[in-house]
Amino acid sequence: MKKSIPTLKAMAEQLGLSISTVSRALNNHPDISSETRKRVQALASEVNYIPNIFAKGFRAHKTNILGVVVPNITHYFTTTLIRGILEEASLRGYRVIVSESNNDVVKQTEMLNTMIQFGVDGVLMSISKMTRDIDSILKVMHTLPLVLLDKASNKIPCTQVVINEEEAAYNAVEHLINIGKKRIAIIKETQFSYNSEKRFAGYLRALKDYNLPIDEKIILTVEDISLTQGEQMTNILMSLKEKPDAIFAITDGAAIGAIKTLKKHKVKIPEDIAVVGFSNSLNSTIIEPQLTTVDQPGQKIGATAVKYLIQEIDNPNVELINKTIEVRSNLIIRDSTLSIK
Amino acid sequence: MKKSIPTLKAMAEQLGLSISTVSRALNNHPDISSETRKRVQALASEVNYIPNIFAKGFRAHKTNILGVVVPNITHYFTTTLIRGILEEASLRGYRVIVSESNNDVVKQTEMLNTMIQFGVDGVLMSISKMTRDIDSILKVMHTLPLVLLDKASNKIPCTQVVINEEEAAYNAVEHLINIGKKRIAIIKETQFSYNSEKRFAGYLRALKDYNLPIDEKIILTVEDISLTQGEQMTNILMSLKEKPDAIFAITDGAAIGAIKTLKKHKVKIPEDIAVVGFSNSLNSTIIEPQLTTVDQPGQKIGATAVKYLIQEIDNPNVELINKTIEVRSNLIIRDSTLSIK
DNA sequence: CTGAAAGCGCTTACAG
DNA sequence: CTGAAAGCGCTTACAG
Repeated sequence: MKKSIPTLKAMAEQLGLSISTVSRALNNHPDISSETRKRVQALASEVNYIPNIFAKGFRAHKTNILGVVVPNITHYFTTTLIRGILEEASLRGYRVIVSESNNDVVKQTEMLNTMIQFGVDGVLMSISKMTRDIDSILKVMHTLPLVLLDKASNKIPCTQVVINEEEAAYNAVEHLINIGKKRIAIIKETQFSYNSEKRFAGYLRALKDYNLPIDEKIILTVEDISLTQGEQMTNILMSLKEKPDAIFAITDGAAIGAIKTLKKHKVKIPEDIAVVGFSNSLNSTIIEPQLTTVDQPGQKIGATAVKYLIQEIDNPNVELINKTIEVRSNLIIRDSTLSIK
Repeated sequence: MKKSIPTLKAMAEQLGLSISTVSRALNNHPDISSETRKRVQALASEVNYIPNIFAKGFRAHKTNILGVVVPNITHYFTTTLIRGILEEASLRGYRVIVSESNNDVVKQTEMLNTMIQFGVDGVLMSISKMTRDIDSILKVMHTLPLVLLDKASNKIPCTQVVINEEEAAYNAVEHLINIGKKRIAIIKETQFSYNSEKRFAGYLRALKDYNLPIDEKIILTVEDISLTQGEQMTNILMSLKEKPDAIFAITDGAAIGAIKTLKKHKVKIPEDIAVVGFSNSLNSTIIEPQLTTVDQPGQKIGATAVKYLIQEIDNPNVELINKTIEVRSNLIIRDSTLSIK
């Protein structure tokens, strides 16, 4: 029931030409007479000839496919990364195989291996939280160009495209200080989360620069940050004798959990306690008050990562430079920090 | 700098065997002596041999890759579809190429063509809104197995995996009637949106079954439904002499826009006007009051679609049955319709 | 039990 | 200007 897909051979027979000539005619090789070229191209469009890119790539050891591994595809920010990747890849004639690691290190390695098996030309990866064992990733790098994006790692010597995490967090905390906050809590993750560590560093630097004390009691660390964790941590903060006057949650989810809990406690936001999140997720404008947060240009990060990856694919013998490219993010100020007088 | 990838030929030379023997040994062919088999397999795992799936697939006219085309990858529901697709595909040894049509019919056709060019074994698609020209899709069907999911079309003769749109909408409206609502507005899209039409049909059937009048003035149709459109349509509803006592928005976004607008008008939700959405998006529990909505099992739909697609791939000559498979969805009742006494 | 050879669809250096 | 041939990595019917 399926029609047979047209091939060079079939067209060559039909036209009484050799396969080579047909191939050259379609690729606009200068040797071919314009008459032959026209005949071939006419037939090609008539039968809707589409070159088999694998036969092509198989010869050239190239599939024009990029592999993408992300921890969780349902996160809005991740989808913006992917959109950027798809667009840029498409412009450059690449397709994209996507897979999820579910923040599972074993699965992450598995995914990398199938990527190799499927012959991708390079891999883009946001690494899973809790990736302590770098070996499997290093192995991939010996076989294939690899670029990390968003969730990166200082320990892996490859090109990384990230946002200015530390600076963005610094700016967020500085904003809280500027609106008069002096006791700023943070809800963060453990040291195995790249993003969390960077944001925490920005938080610490801002407090130091403005001579604010660092108080362990309002530095809350959770294993796997979420809205629920934001609620729980905020309850802990509300039970303190010395309550904070601001909360910097390193994800929007946790920040929204914080806002929900503060509202239950009848705390005025931002007058009593201001809240800042991170990501500019869709939810951040649904919650009331709307959330001040850091907008991360996911699409740009994705597109940039593709550019660097293809550069490495096209120049396999150039010694790698392994830059870390920081894409700028912006603080979006909304009602959760800005009291409208 | 990149290591050469091990091949059968390289291993054959190293072991002093023929390529055929090495191939058979790795595939556990019964002819091979267990000693040879062991030697080969030992070397294979030592050099970390990974078969080139394209050389393999190229021979068998099979790439073990599925193509996915969705209108918009950033929609949460779409990511759950994709997650289901990725999981099921992975279990069955397939990889997935993803692409976005951005609800652009031309781009959708382009994507389908590159899918063919990249030699996918089959395609899963959520069709773009406003797809009036079916020809390009029918063409694909002659070349490749195609299964539609979620956003389908009665006009395309292929297997379709959808939710029970009509019934779900009926149940949602029935729920509004059960809590005492009698003048139920609907915010929907034009007739070129498959989902909208089905949901509208369910709305009409419920009103008829319960002998409620159908009033064109509270049936609002927009081109491209969104939160903003939900706000605008709700403003229109609030300007009517005879206001509705409930709003059924065919997406959560529009429902949330409705709630935001109703709150501005100081309307009590659900006492004065109840609101129901559709999708159970993440936002639906962030908005206050929390939104009653229809939960769509995206992951299951995705996984189911993969099963049917692979079935077609494996049985190319069986005459297609072109079933429409309906996956059940559930109404999730929350504060926007249920007054807690 | 093992090997030589053909072939999947394409490109390209080599002839003519 | 055109064609015959090799080769990309693999599997498999055919020999032996």
